[in-house]
Amino acid sequence: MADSKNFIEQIIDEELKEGGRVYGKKIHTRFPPEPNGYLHIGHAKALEIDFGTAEEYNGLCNLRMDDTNPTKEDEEFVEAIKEDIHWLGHDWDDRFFYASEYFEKMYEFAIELINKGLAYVCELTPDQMRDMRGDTKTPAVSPYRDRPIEESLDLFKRMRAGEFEDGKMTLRAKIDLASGNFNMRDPVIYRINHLPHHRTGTEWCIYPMYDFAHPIEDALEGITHSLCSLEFESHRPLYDWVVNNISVETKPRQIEFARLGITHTVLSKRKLRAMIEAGIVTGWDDPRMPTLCGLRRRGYTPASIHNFSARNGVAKVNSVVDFAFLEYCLREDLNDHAQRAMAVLKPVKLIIDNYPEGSSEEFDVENNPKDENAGTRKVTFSRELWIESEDFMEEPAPKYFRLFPGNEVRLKSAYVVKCVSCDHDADGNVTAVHCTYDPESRGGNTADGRKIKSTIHWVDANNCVDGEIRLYDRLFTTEQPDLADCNYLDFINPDSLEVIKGAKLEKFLENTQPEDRFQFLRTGYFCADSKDSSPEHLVFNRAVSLKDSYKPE
RNA sequence: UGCCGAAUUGUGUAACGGUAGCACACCGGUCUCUGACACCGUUUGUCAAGGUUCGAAUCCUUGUUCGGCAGCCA
Repeated sequence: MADSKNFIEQIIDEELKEGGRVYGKKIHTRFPPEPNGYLHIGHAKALEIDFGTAEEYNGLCNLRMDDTNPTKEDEEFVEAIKEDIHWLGHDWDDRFFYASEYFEKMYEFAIELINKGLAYVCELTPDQMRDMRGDTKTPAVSPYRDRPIEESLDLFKRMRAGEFEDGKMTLRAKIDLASGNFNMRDPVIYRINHLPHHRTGTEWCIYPMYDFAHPIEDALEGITHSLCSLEFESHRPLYDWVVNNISVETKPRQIEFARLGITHTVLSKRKLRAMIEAGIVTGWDDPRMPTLCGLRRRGYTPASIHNFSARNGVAKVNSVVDFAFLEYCLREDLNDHAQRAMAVLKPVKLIIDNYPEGSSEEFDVENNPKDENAGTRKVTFSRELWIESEDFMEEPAPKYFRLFPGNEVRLKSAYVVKCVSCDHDADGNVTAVHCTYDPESRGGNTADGRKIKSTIHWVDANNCVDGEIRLYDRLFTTEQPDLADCNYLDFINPDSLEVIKGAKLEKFLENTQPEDRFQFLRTGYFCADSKDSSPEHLVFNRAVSLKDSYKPE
């Protein structure tokens, strides 16, 4: 009851019972990305299901590049994909494969099918084939269907030998031209493509189609459960047809699950690429991107993504999960583990009128109240500090209980101060806030026990470092920019990035390393940018803000 | 309209013939040296109509709605 099984696990449980299909066997899955783009948060769900299910049953999961189409794939994505998966904490030991490793075997299986009278070489052009596909009431047609086996054999060998140009002919499975399932209307299983492949070079000029290749890849690797997304559901009969008609020892089972959608973003590679090309984002790893490398650069942790994926559940209805849930999972993880620091994003000077000029002192500040072992650090304090401009209002709004003339607040871990006045420039902007401090409140507690409603963060103006802060917002202004009847580019959020140059940071942050994560008190969780941050020029990305229940007016 | 699949609160899911539960979001409150975290609470749901049954989200029938397939993509 604690954690109920999803429908895939229920199926596996059944099959594992005595007499079941995989009784006594080790559960074996695979994650088969096509190396033509970067992994995104949607893949994290597939990773969770493929690797996670294997782990749960103490089984194995292979990583396999599904590289059967040389026009789309490239080696450049392979390493990035491996890195992202490792980053998430999954591993495949020595079971890393390319579908292209099986090209020779696939070819032999194709010959087997021809010999069994279950495949034939068809000379229809792509246009002709489409025209002869038929419709819901009319069966498809191929004039080459009853070609003698010997002839198909000869032609198929010559296809491989490179005698024919692209598109000239195909190898088709002989199944059912009248099937209501169009995937079964004698699907093409080999096409000619005179293009070098990123792995096999010019060795081949014919390439197997997914529907033929995938079940073979699974069968050859001893995969017991081939878990894939819903759009392959109507391909399952073909998957089964292939494994049942070729000579393989194990017959894997395909089970489909719903893809993950997420609000306020798009996940199609095409659309993500278009946003890069349009300059809306800076690249695949732009911190606003839903790619794994983008989320990583933004400050997301593997644990947060893992929890998100695991808690979304597995079903057969396509779902769109609220982005807020992903954010929740990040806060949850970082709240427990992130080092705290004080950083003033939009500074205004606070001058303590009754604090001795030129003097200074140190306070101990907790590194993480959620972690007893995190210890404390020293923070210096002097007459002039930086505070958040939002933490002062000359004329306070209702229910505002931070700094305003006459009000007391606590400076985190330091003193209680009382606001007395503020300075303005010629335009009326506040240039400095004046206050007095209560010397008896050293450390933050009042001597007379009076309650201080608000505690604000601060930075010593005489001992701090400057930094650049990048604040991010949703990429799209609407929950589902992906909906069919609209153009997603119309909903780009023009304010998805705000750059703050002159933030004032606690001194120790100057030693920050790329990808270090912090909670900046009261403003959110931040991550040192992996590309742009250096000790000379600190750059922090806000991964997610803290929740804020203060609502003006 | 051929074939396949799916419908449980705003969102995502659980309940497998026996009290419709959980998480996020929302709203309200308690607590607080982070208006965070934590804790407590309110509101909101079984697509529809029939049927079987002592009892139906669950089984049956019909209907409705939504998604997928009809690339020499995966």
